[in-house]
Amino acid sequence: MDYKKEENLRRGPWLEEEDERLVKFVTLLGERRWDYLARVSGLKRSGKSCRLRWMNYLNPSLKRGPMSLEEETIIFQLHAFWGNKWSKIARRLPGRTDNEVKNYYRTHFRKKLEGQNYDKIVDWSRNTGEDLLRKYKETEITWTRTTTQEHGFDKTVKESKQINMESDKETCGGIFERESFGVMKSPYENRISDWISEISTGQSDANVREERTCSSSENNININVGSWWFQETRDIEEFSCSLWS
DNA sequence: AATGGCCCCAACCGCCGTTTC
DNA sequence: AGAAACGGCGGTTGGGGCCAT
Repeated sequence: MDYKKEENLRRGPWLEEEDERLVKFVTLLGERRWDYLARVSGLKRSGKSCRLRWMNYLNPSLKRGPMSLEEETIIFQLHAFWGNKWSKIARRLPGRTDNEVKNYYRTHFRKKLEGQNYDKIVDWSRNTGEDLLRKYKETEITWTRTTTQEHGFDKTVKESKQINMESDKETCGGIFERESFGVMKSPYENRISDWISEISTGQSDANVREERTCSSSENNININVGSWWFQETRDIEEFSCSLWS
């Protein structure tokens, strides 16, 4: 959609009422057809704006709070491998968006990089992130299909299972274990969660069917970890290879 | 208390690849 | 097959908040 042609569209910060309405319609219609969703919802926003607001702020799978040391290390290392592939990097960080990663890098790393070496920014000898990555290298990821509850209805997912080659202990999750992250929610975010819970109770069967279809897609593997989930792609093999070669 | 500078991040923009019709 | 619509991505911007002076 051409923003310049849509003179009557609202711009700038989202109002609470707009967020509430967007959450309702995304829950009802799903995360697709954003222009259509923007029209039928009555929001005077572009589809793109709606998508961005949902993806970067309202999506309940997003994690809030400061970046952990592990996340910081991952961002830094993957940026060294891939450059400004923010969405690709963000997919390695459950609950983080490309925008968030991009902003974080710009404010925390780029400035520091001026006149400094990489090893001065991240103390590799003491950094637990490196240990984490080494541990990850030593693991083998297998996939299992499970059914869990998502927003009050069944959701079939493929769940990652890491098998540590040394200890032979299994841990579930994506790249990290759940305990690696602290989830913080503001009162406003709690309200959004409440809206979603309320709406989901009356979710239509059609939407449930569609949700299941998406989850079982060959190329999109939804990984459910506790109360949140994220999308992983098949290039995890590529990730593993390039990271450790 | 006022103000100027800086930081952070939500939101916008434009481009491009993919999907749909 | 081709045009239009849609969705994703990376770069950029603007405004609010914080802090030093």
